[in-house]
Amino acid sequence: MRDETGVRRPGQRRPRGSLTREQIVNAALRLADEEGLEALSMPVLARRLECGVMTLYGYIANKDDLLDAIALRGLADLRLPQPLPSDPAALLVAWGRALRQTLLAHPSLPVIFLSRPVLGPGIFRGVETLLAALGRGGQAPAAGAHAIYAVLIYTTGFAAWEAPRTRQQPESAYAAAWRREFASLDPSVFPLTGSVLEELTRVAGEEQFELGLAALAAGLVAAPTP
Amino acid sequence: MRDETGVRRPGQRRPRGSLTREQIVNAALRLADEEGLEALSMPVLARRLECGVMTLYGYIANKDDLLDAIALRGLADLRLPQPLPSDPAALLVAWGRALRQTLLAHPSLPVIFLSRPVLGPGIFRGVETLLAALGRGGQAPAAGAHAIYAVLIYTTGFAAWEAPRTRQQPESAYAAAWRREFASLDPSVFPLTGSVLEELTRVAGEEQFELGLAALAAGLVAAPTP
DNA sequence: AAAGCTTACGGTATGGTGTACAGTATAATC
DNA sequence: GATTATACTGTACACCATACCGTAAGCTTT
Repeated sequence: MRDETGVRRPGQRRPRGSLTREQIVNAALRLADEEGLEALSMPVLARRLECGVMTLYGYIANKDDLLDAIALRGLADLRLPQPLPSDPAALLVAWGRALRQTLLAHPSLPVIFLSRPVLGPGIFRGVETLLAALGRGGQAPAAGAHAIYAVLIYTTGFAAWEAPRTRQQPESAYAAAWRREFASLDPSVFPLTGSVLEELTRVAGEEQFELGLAALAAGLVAAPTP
Repeated sequence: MRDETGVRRPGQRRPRGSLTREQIVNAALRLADEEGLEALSMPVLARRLECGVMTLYGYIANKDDLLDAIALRGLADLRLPQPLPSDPAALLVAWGRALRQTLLAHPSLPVIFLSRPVLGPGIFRGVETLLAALGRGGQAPAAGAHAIYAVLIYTTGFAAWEAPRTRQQPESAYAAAWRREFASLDPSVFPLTGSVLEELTRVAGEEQFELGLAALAAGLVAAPTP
């Protein structure tokens, strides 16, 4: 299967049936997590799995299908907190937190979620559970649906901002960019910005997330849908 | 410059100096708006501008540079409402609305903003103006910075969800996906989801945006930064 | 054990992409 | 008119997604 250099030799075949769609999706997600979404290509993935490129197409329809599968697979790691808080606002906050954790664990997920509609049975189960819990807390289903969406969008957007572009980078890409760009400007023209530069670079972090999430959840529960 | 079929003939050169970086960026933004971000490629862009592909590289460093320039160019269309509301919450809402309008006018912008750090003098000017206005309304600069970021993230995330994937599609890609996926499931297992399916498909719209935005702005103004 | 069959595996080819490099023609200067 | 600088661009290369088709592995049938 491998020669002494560690790369697969052409002519050496994988045994039949030794590959599954699940393996492929897992490897693709791991590759995207480790090397970034732009590094996920069919040739690289095939090399990791020690198979020919076209073998992959026996299990996935095309790259779009693979991206959808990655998104659903990543979301499968999401666990709703148990027991679910009965207070609707607390429930929304708990769900947002759990979602953010999952998205940060797979840094390429947010941008996938924000650039294509990702739906599957798992998503429906999650929505149904949340709607039921919100209903027990007194929320009408329609208001619950809107609240779920708002928290979903806020959290996914936040995670996209937070996820570092390159691996092994302690601070977010935005933090570095703020510092770099501001250094090239005349500070006296932007006194206020300069005075909060530290806040701006630290902005994609837990406290900032919690702040907005709490505000959003409280406001959503207070205002019923028209 | 063109032959009778409308395509540029090789050998026919553009006059010197008849191309500017601004033209290129504008054409690229228009191309992305009309055909989608995935259709924006250097060869296609060159064909639109009736120049050779490599000519573009005299004005832009690489495709990343072009994407950054597109993002900044698109944001330049953003106009803060005049006069600025003095109430901080109202100001945040007004700004979020203006930002959403600009993002929807250029459907490829949200995903660019969410996948790379985009900063430039225009951004700094906007932040400085907002911080000053929030300060006049009684907000501390640090709290203002956090509030600006929260609204920015919520609005950009929302716009990304809203922007249709394909042109000439009246309803969002998510709306169609919700309907399609739900049709393939057993409705009795998801009674609540089924009862709010209409809300879920209509969720990426103006009322939903306003709802979350108002909740967020109110919560942000009420809770000062720790 | 041999033969035959199904089909998973994967090599090759095609048309796309981003961009380095080198050539060429044009406008300005001498 | 000759020279020169440089804006424009053709070619080349590495890489990508994927259609098509050959090949062989493992099963079934004898």
